[in-house]
Amino acid sequence: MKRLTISDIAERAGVSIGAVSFALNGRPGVSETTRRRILAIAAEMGWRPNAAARGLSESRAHTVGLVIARSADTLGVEPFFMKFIAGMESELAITRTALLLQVVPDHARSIEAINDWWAERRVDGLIVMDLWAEDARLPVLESMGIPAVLVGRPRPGGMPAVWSDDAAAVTEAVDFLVGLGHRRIARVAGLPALEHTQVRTAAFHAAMERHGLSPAAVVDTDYTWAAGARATRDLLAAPDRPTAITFDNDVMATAGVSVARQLGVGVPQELSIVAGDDSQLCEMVFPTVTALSRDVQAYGAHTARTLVSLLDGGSPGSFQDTTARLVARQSTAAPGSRTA
Amino acid sequence: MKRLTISDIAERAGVSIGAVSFALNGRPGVSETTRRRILAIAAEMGWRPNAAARGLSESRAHTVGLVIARSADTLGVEPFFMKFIAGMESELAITRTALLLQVVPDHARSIEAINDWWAERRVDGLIVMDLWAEDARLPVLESMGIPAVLVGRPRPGGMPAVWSDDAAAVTEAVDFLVGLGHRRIARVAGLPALEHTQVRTAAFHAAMERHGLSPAAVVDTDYTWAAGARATRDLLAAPDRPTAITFDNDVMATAGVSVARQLGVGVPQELSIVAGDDSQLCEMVFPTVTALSRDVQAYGAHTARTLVSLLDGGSPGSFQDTTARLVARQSTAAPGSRTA
DNA sequence: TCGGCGTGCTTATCCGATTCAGTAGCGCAG
DNA sequence: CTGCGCTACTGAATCGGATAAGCACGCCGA
Repeated sequence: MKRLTISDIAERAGVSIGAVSFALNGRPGVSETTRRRILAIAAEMGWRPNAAARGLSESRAHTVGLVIARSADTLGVEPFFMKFIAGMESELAITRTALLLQVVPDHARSIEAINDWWAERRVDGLIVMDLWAEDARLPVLESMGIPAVLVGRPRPGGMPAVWSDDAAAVTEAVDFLVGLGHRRIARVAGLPALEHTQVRTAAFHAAMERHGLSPAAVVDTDYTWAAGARATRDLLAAPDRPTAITFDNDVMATAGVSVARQLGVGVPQELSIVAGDDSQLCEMVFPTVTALSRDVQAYGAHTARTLVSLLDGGSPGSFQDTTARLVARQSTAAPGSRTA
Repeated sequence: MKRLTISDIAERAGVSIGAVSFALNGRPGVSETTRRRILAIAAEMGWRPNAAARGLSESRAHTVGLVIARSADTLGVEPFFMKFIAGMESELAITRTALLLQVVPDHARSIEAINDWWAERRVDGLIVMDLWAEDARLPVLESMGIPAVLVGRPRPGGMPAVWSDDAAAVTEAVDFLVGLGHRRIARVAGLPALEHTQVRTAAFHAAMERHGLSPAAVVDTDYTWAAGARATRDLLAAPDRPTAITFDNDVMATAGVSVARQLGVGVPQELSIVAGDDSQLCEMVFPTVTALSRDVQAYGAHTARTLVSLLDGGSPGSFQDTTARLVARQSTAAPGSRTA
């Protein structure tokens, strides 16, 4: 139970605590032989620096924060977050940086959490996800000078961002569907306040226009299964119903599959479905769902690496992650086709 | 950027830092008027205690840790964890305790993480999930004297546990199916090393025996969708195939639904399906899945509360959470029935 | 009038690391 | 043999709080 401190090691090695600190942190001031002796003793005794003491004298918490602003219900079924977190941690482990997590229902609460963490110096920096087009968190971060990495498009203001080309991915999906022969294509979008929803919607319109088509519909939702189901029902009830629908996440796309089947609309014979996120969920339904797929763990890892480099005093530019690629599965086919 | 410290407040209030500390921590040593003046100044300046300094002098990190030992892939689709975490945080927020999270692939790595956190005094205590029958983490926790709360059955040794009666829940599911007229019932279990898998399997056998039945089969899996699908395929291919299957989580149950449909086996007409966990997933497939449901967020909150009380010097007993209740949906019916 | 006792505050020490200003010892040039 | 410079180390201040010990003051009863 007695805590092992640097002075225990100093005593065992017969030197001062200053010497021990030099040795352990690899800085000049001790001879190579003494350094090795000290390191050996520290390792043997299983010494590890007390994070609080270290943080106090270095003015660094060696911890970063992630605030997720979503309701616990929708979070639960979104496979994205856990993968992203796991990816971040694989990178943070290298620099022995811990991850503080908070799940809150809205942005107001997330600003509170950020304020608390920063005021108490619990974190050195933050990862900001789910960026809104007008995001109330950014002015706060900027005015308080909090180092942060944005998960999303780079913005004026200099905060580094890690992003992938949503527009290109959406375009690929549209091109794919048009290539199959679809002309009436609808889009079931995510939260309209989110920046990447707006980017994707704009790209969707542009891609359709390039093919000389106009969208069958664009529906805003809140990413939930219920919203995806409802949107699908509405779209299929329309007089000139679409032959293909793209959904902004995997949860809603599977909802679409489920609703279509309940209504007796054949997937993919009468309706093709594409999901904007990929996860096991897309392979869990029948027919399996064609999706825009990318390596979410790597995405998380890149984000963490960018933040670490920012905290180390670097000025990392924004990092463009790989663009999602379309993985064709069973839910897409030529309109009116007989093959699954 | 300049940090606001307790001495800034002392200066503004014209008292010593000791007085400020007394006032802020609500302990005797200052008059009520001075206390109020100091509190007002602190609030006005937006002062918050530096977590490192506080942790150093109190020898408490005001942080608890949660190590999840699962692969990122399976974690992603398990809605359970995020809900549990959200529930924990609602409780931790009250005592201003932060949550440190680590996702690792196996127990060996999780012991490493625990060692690191404890040696560096980053956490005051831990939540331990996914208990194995023989769990390598427990002797480590015990020998190092790390305060911990187990999520699972209480064990000899005195660590408080928060649990719910898995045996009763499984029994309810079996009774329900037998009540519908099923006699050939199979069980697709989770990881066999997990304690609650063993408890449930034992309860399953006992409940079947009580009805004078013997299980059609008990299959061990790793909780993944693929394992659930494979188990279902195997069970349906058997000569005397079951008329009902209980699955240990929602992911596998939905896999079962999907496989049955692909094989042309009607659910629930020819096969009834019950999920051992409930989540939106169960309502996302068609037919919707009958499940053993409980309030996972409350479960997380109770766990956090127990840990906080333990850290405050209390000796909380183990807490038995509410037993999961069976929520009947479309995936269950009398064997050979024609109604959905 | 003095001792005794709270009350209300200050001062000093501690937590466990980092870090900087010294300093002892030694080799070597002048 | 003096002094300079270098290496290898020591001692002490510092980070920002918590807290125990100390002290001045006023009030009370004897």
